[in-house]
Amino acid sequence: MKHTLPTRYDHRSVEAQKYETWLKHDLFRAQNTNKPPFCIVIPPPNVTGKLHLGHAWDTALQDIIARFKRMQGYDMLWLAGMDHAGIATQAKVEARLKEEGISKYDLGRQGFLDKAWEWKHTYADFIREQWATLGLSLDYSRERFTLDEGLSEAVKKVFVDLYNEGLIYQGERIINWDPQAQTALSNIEVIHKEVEGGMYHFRFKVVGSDEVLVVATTRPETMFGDVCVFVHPDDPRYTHLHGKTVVNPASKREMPILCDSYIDMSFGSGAMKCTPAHDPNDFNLAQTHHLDKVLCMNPDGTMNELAQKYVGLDRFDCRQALVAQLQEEGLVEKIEKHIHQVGHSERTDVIVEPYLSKQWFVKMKPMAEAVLKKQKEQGMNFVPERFEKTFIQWLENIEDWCISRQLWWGHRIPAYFHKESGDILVSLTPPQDSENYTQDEDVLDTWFSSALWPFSTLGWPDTSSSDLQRFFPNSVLVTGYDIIFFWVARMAFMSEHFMHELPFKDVLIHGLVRDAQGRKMSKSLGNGVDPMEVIETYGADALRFFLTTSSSPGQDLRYMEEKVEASWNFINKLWNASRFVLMNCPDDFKAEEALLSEASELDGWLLTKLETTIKSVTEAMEAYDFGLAGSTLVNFTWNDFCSWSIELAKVPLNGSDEKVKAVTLNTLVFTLKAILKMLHPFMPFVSEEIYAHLSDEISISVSEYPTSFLTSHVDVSRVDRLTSLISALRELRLSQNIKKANDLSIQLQDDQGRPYTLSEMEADILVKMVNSKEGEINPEGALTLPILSASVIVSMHEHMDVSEQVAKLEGLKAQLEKEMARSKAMLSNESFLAKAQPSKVEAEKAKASEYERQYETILAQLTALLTR
RNA sequence: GGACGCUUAGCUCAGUGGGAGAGCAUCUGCUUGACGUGCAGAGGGUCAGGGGUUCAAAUCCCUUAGCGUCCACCA
Repeated sequence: MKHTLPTRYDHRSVEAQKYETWLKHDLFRAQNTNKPPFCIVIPPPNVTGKLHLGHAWDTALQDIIARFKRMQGYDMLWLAGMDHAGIATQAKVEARLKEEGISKYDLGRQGFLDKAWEWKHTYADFIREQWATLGLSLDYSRERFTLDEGLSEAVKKVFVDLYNEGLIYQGERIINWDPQAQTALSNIEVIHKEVEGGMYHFRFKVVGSDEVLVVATTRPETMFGDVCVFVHPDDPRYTHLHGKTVVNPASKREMPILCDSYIDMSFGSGAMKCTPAHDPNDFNLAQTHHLDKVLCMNPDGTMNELAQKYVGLDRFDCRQALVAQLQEEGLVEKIEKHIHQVGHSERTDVIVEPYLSKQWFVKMKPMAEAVLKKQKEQGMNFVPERFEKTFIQWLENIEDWCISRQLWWGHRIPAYFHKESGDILVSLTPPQDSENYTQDEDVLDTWFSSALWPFSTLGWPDTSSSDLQRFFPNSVLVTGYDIIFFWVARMAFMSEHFMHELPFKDVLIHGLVRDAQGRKMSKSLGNGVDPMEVIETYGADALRFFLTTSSSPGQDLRYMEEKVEASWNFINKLWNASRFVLMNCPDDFKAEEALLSEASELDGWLLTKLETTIKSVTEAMEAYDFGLAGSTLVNFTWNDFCSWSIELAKVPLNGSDEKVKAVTLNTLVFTLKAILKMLHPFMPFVSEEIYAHLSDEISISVSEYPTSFLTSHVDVSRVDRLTSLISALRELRLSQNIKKANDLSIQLQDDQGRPYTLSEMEADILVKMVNSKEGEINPEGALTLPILSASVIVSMHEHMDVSEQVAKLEGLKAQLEKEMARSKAMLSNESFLAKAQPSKVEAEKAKASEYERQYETILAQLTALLTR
């Protein structure tokens, strides 16, 4: 199997064609075999555009889990899918139409939907291409779309069932209205931003007296919708005004002064104007006091006829004009700067108008309570744990969910109104006498269908679906903390309600990708990074490795190109190590596990480290701690495997003993294969490429994940001593400026001061790596240095710079003194000896004696040098 | 107003009860037959401040400060 790789890792050629091959061999399809099931459903990306770095991160994490579990022997289902993304997609399609000078009304509902589907197909293809470029092991045979036929049936059934159970209702309420998109929004689609506005204090003349009542507001234009002024019943300032009326300075209409203990006497003037149709609190007051609720705006955010001469004017233009008018009329007491939180639409970013409107709602309290109860009993395991709190607190304070949207792109609400009686019929199918009914024009919030994703994608409402039985609850959900409310919580209550189980065993939460300065990536800042461009430069493997190993769970991640480059460098290192191993494999070489039993000390040393690495990597992978798994793998590969074992192995590999050669090579190949397998979930392409040279298996992705293999303890102390010796001699050469050409003569003593002799192999290694060998010591210039559980005596000839060496030893001495002091303090502490774990005490004693030994050596050497 | 996170080497971040770590950057030496995208070394930190618990605290608790995020209807 003699192969040579190109000297430089070329991600482009390595990553080409592999994905197609994987798909051709159908490696990613869950098979429903007797293997244990493991299931992840992808958080469906919106069909609005290209995937960004956040998607790359989220999906790379899932792919790591999927590939890991597949290799561990699970029947892995990673279900592909996409979201129709109601408002977002409709806005994009509308914007494109606008460029062509077409309005959606020109096309009509069906014509517009045709355009939207065209859009969907284009972007779905685009997304699939990007998934392929990222190397994601998705099961496309089960790919779903939130608006496909099956999922639409699920949505309808959920709506009808919840309606019949009284958990969905239609109501006239203050909702968040987006005047640009002209649709209602749910509470969490409103982004509160700090805005500097004004607190306007207006004079309301009291009728029948020359008194004025000062009332403050932040939204003067809503005065056209005012119906009264409220004061606190116990407010002594206003007792004499009870029952009187005031003149609304905007509309000039008379309104009563009413009392309610809701009013905060200490806020502002203690008098509050009431606009029931434009403020939720005012609406509640109006309910209890049976007041009219009048809208003073149109759905597009312009003023209606109630605003009199301002009719048709935009709400904010009206505000400005009205304030100017009232200033002229002397009705403005004062205007203060006021910083407050103002709601903006998540999608259009316009200021949301609290607006009285008839909408559909989901009654949340009972469903949320059921989830909270279940979460307490047998909850989903949040990783990191703290996000469970976020989840719980939101559910504990939940309000009813406004689910109707005044859009066309989405699931149309299955409610039919009788044309004459107005009776409502909610049904899976249109009524028989459909000519007498009109269907509700609105569609459902896009999150309504996403909320069903963990079971609707598996075949629900067909409860006999084998996928549903096998893969629900899903094993793990991977998503960002930003959509815990939007999505995780909603999936939880829908699953609990319809499946009687919470949807996931584990919920892995990650952070957000930020730019190198720590800012959120956004279109307006123009600091977004296109994952496809990164892949072009560094390859998908390097990007994936960077994304998945550069942060700890739940923390945000800064995108830093240097780090992607570092990942690339690591892959190049792996590539070249593999190249070395392959170059040494003879044509007929076949790795044999049996040879491991004949492993040399050098082999045993590496295999012991490999064993430990397999254990800790597996543990980290199972805990979803990919940063730890990654750094463990880099350490082992770069330091233990490349820097030590390969360098050490060059001696036996260049030797004449064919048997030793074969065993050494076997160890290297065995280790390399294990490394590749452990790296495969992170870097599927390059691991596949290299593995193909080492194995006849169809793909590394269907190979077995490495497990514990050492059957007996291996004594690694000689190799540890050897590496310590090599390091000490390297350092000596550098600090003493001794060229490699000048050989060094050494002698060794063990930690008892007895002579210690190197084996033939060790001696050869020492010559090759540091040009040193055991031999006569020049008593005039001998230097004794401590190494790990031994000492080396070096014959120094004329090369030694005494003052340099003294300084070096003084430094070492100081360090050891510090450690010895610490150690001594601990060991002479009765409490420590009595209370600390016995193993800690033993470890400390061992350290103390090694320190002491090294200290003695240094002290003796220093004395010798100084008296020379 | 609540809740959460962060503060560790010049930069970006790990670590989380018993010897301060990595990558990048810096400095020194090296064309060693896998790799100069590399190799071998080195320097660099009162682990934000204060208090407490403990035999022992960068690590646990309290507190202060700074930065950040989320939630929240005060006109």
